[in-house]
Amino acid sequence: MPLTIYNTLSRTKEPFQTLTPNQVKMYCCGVTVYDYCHLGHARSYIVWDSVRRYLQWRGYTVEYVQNFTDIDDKILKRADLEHSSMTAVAEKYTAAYFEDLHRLNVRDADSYPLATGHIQEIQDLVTDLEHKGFAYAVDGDVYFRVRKFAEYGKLSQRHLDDLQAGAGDRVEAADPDQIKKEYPFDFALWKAAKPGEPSWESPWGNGRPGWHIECSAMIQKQLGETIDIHCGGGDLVFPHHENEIAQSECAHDRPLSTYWMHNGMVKLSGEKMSKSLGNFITIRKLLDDYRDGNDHQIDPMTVRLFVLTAQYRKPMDFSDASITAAGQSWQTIKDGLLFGYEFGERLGWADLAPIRSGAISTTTEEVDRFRTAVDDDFNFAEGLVVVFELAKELRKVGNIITHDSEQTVDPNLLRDKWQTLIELAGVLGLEVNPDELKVETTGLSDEAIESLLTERQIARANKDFATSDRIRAQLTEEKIVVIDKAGVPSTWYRS
RNA sequence: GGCAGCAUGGCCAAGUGGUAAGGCAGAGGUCUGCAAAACCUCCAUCCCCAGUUCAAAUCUGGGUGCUGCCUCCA
Repeated sequence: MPLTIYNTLSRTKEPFQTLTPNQVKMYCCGVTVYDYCHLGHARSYIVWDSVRRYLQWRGYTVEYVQNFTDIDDKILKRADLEHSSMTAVAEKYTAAYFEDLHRLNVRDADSYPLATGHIQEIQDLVTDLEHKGFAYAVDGDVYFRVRKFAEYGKLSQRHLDDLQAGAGDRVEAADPDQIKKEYPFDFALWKAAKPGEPSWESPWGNGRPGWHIECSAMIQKQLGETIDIHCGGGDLVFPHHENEIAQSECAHDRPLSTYWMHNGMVKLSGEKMSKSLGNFITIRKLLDDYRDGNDHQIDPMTVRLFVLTAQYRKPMDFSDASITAAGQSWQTIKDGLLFGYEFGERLGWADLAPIRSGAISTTTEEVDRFRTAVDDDFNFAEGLVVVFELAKELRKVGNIITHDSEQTVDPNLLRDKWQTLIELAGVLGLEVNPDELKVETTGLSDEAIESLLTERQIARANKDFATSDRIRAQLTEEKIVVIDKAGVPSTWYRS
């Protein structure tokens, strides 16, 4: 079974075929840098990062490009608010983007083009469209002539007639630019400069690019006239992606992208999380300040897991309960991932370094199941089943070793399973730092602990359980786990 | 109002015609002074109605509810 991808264009899953064998050109719509990223952004970029990782794992060479929109009304507004400049605001939030997304283990794109870095390409494209009759200039603005493109609406499956009917009163709203247009749904390719705003010289006078045109220009420059996958949030289908198609396909007379992929929205209390609604949780707030149902901080990997348990196209709800559950699930996977680092030596493994793909001998069954699952339109949730199975198996053995020191599974098999787990989780960007095993030193020395345990042992012998329980509680407070065993002295370890 | 999509146990969620994966949480048991671990057992007929079929959560039709887009938006 080949890899299949749900294509928004056809609204069906299609077998994945690249333009050039084994090579994928992928473009993802990035953020407008005027504020911190929230969970919705996190979902989007975690999903596309995982798609990219998976394609690479499947043997494709992926060229992944993601833009930053660094010229826009909202940035200007923000600059005003922060008594700053457009450039400074854009740079500040671009830096914040990288900080936040790196924490979530989202890998960098191969390039991050900026709108302001492609003014010439944008103007060339607009000029081209103008020559071909798809664009017209009015008072320094340039608009795209939507009715000239017969396929307009093919991505979002809506027709201009419907739009017109649906828009109703809104279109007649007092937008001064509206009256300049030949047709209400024509959209701006280039906007005449307003006083005090950044602008560039152009054939139509001083001005700046419209929003949609930058992506068309940057894709052409960075990846070519036709790419394999264009992805982004589902809220971009209309009008943004629809307009990109119109611009690029009218200019080049060939498809902009073979596949269009869109991720579902993150909801909060049943409503889309968005800046305009004000109901968003930023990534940094979630990671730094939020406490889950168990009063724990949110591990960045928990966020990743949370996102990947949902089918990427479906809307998903963020709630205290769901992020708490994800945190507990992550603990299971984490235990599995740490297994080798913690017990490998005791099991006599020659080498603790994880072996990468190709070297796995006895566990191909798991790898096959994982691949079959994820090949179906990136069904990560289904793939996670295999990850959980492996993790739980290893955790179990780890617990047996910790508690009884008598485990009977073949160490080499365990090693293979562990490496399979590391590989498959890694495909999803779920990784653990072996340093996490280094316990923070508690206030108690080993000697102090032993002494308390002796005291407790005496109390237990005297059936003074109140005292023994108090000592257990005290040790638990210091993150010491005590295990009682029949006939032999109790053991302990730092959790 | 128009367009698109979704509806599975307490929560998340898989399943795309053959008799309900997995995770989290929970219950009972063995063991245990307590705790931990291990092991065993239990926990849904898939929004409603009608239809197609030997067989439907899965297909068709009609309802109901929810969401997104139609304005900046991942």
